[in-house]
Amino acid sequence: MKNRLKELRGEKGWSQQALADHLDVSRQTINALETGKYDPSLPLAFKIGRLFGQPIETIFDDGEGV
Amino acid sequence: MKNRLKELRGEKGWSQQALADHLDVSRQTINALETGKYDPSLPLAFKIGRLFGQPIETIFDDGEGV
DNA sequence: TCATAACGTAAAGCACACTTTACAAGAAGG
DNA sequence: CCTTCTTGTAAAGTGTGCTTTACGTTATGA
Repeated sequence: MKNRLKELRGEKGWSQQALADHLDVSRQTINALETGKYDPSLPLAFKIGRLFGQPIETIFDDGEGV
Repeated sequence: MKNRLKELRGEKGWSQQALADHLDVSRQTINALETGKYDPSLPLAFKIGRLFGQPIETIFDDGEGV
């Protein structure tokens, strides 16, 4: 699943650690999400959507775009 | 995390097994989601949103409604 | 040159997401 | 009564999501 985390983080001028702090997760989790190692849990996806003020669907893309 | 799965399934007149078939998961997974045993993965949440034609946020509610 | 910040990555460990098989019980109809 | 459908639940097994600790690299600046 692709995502725009790195891009959105860049717009805020935040480091991975800063974003991790805002989301209450570890820096390694942010890095793993940005580098596509795995997808976030649904609760974490909700937090991310709220933090950036966007629907989950505009941040994450699972490719089934028919 | 609360969800409206049972309600939406009811509108379609589907059994848990029928919904499971539409989503390519086991009936037990549907039952676990409806009875709140755990939350779906993000990819499954995307599938559910597409199946019912709604954003993930209108089907699932993680309570941080501030 | 030395220190610090930022990023990528790895390993070990715990909890969760999902599977298959299986059993019990209520509803509905023959 | 008997069967069938539907739902709830359990146990064991596999893979994922996230953690902590830790190391190597690159860039920056005093």
